[in-house]
Amino acid sequence: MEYTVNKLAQLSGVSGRTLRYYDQIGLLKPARINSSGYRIYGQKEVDLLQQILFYRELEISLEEIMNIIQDPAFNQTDALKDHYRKLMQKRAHLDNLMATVEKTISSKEGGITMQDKEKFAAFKEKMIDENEQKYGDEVREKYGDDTVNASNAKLRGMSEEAFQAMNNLGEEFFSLLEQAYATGDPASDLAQKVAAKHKEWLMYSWPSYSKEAHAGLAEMYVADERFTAYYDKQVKGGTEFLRDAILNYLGMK
Amino acid sequence: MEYTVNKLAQLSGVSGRTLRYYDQIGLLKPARINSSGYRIYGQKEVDLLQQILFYRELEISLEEIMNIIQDPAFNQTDALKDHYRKLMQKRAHLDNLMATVEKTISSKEGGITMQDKEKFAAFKEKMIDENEQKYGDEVREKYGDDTVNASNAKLRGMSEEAFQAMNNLGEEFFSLLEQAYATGDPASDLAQKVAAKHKEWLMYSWPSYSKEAHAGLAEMYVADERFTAYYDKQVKGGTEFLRDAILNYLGMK
DNA sequence: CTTGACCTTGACGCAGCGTCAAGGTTTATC
DNA sequence: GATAAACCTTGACGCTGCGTCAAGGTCAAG
Repeated sequence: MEYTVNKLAQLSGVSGRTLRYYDQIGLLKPARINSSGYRIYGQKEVDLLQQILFYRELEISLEEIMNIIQDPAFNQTDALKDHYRKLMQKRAHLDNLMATVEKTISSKEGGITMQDKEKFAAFKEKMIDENEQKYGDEVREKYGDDTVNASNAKLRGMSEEAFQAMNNLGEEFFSLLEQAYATGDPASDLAQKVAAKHKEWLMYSWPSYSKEAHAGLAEMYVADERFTAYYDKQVKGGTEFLRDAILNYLGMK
Repeated sequence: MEYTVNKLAQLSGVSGRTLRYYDQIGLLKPARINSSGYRIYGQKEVDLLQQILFYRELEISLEEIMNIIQDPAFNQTDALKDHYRKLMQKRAHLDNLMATVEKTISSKEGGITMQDKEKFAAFKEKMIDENEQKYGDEVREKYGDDTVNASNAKLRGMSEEAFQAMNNLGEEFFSLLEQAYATGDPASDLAQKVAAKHKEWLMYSWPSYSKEAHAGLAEMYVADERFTAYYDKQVKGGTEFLRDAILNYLGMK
C-alpha cells in the first residue's frame, strides 16, 4: 500500500504541510520520489509516523523525537522520565497561576482596589516562584537526593495495578467522606474510617509515613484554597471536616 | 524619576529588547522621546509595566493584555475568568499527558521490548483510524453504527492490564503462527490452535463475535497490503496461511 | 580628543506549522 | 483529444515574544 502526501495526511490526521515539513527537517522522509517528484510513502513510513505522533502528543519536541526514533542507542526511558519531570514542573507552575488568578478574581469581586491588590499579587507570585526554585534544592540538601529521588521513583515506578488500586481507594475515600460528613461528627466511627482510608491512600505516594506529616497535610488542606476547592467540590465543606477527622484519628485534638 | 530603556529594564527585570518591542506593538509607549531619539519613561510607565508584567506572568497574551489595560470598558474580571478556564483545561491536558507518560515508562520498565510495545500501540491506533477511514463506511453499513462505535470505544478504553494481556496474547499468537506455518498445513492441529488464539485475541477488541465477521476479517487481511505487510513481517507468507487456518477452524472451507 | 558605555533602527532566528502563490501532473469528463 | 478539476511541487511570508548580532549615533569620563 502506497500513499501520496495527502493520502497519508488523511490517514493519519495530520496536514500535508506537516508531512512536507517533517520531510524537510529530516524527521520523516518518504520511501521514494516518483518520476514527477511526488512523495510516495510506504508501510514503514506509516508505522514511523504513528510513533512520531505518539511522542508528539506527549508534547515532546520534534528534535527530541528525532533522537528517540533515529538513534537506537538513545535511552528512551530516560528521555521519557526527563520529560515527565518537565511536565510536573509545568503543572506546578500552572497550579500557581491558577491560584493567583483565583485570588485576583475574588479580590476584584470583593471590591479591593485593583492597583493595590495586583501589586500585592505580583509580589506574591514572584515569591512563590522563587521559593519553588529554592525549595527543590533545599529539600534535596536537607533530606538528601536519595529521599527525593526515592519519592519520585516510587511515584513513577508505580505499576498500573498499584495505580488502579490507588484510584479505587480514592473513590472509596470520597464516598466514605460523604457519608461521614452527613453524621456531622469528626469523631464518629465513620469519620475515623475516613481518616484511616486517607492514610492508606497517602501511603501510595509517600515514601514514608509519620503522624506529624499527616497532621501537617490536613492543616495545609484547609489553608490552601486549591485543596479546599478540590475537596469541597466533592463534598461541600468537607475539607475542614476531613482535617478534624484526621486530627482526631491521630489523637491530636 | 525618569528612566532610559536599560534603566527601566534593570529596574523591572525585563530586557531592553522587550521594552522596545512593547513600544513597537504599542503596548507600552515611553513618556517622551528626547532630542537624541532616546526613549524616556516616567513613573506612570513604571506602574503600567508592572501591571503588564503581572498579566504576562499569568500567561495572558500581549494582545489580550492590551485589551485589558487600554480599554477601561473592558471587563477585566470576565477576562480573568475566561483565562482561568483556559488554565484549567491546560492542566487537565497535562494530567492526561503525565498519565500516558507514566504508563509508557512503567510498561517499558516492565521489560516489554520497546519495539513490540510501540508497534502494538501504533497498531492499535491504526486499527481505529485506518479502519474508520477505509472501512468505516462499509462496516458501518454492514454492522451498524452502534457496533463500530462500541468497538472503537472498547479499544480506546481498554485498561493497561487488559492491553498488557492482549499484548501477551499477541506474542503467543505470533509464536504459534510461526510454528504452525512450519508444518505447512492450515488444517493441522497447530494451525487450529493458531486460529483459536486469533479469535481469543480478537475478542479483546471486538464488542461481539461472529464466525462470519471473523472469516471476513481473515479475507481482508489478505486483501489489504497493510495487513499482509504486518503479518508477513513476523512470519513470511503468514497472512494467507492464517486466513486458511481461520477458514478451516470456522469450518468454512 | 579618544575611549567606552549606552542609545538608535533594522533584520534574522527560534518552533511548528497555516496559508497563499505560481506552476507542473494526473484523472475524469465531454 | 481538449479541457477542466483535482492533486502534486517548491518558495516564501506570517504567527509569538522576544534574543541576538550589526551598523551607526550620543554622551560622560579620562
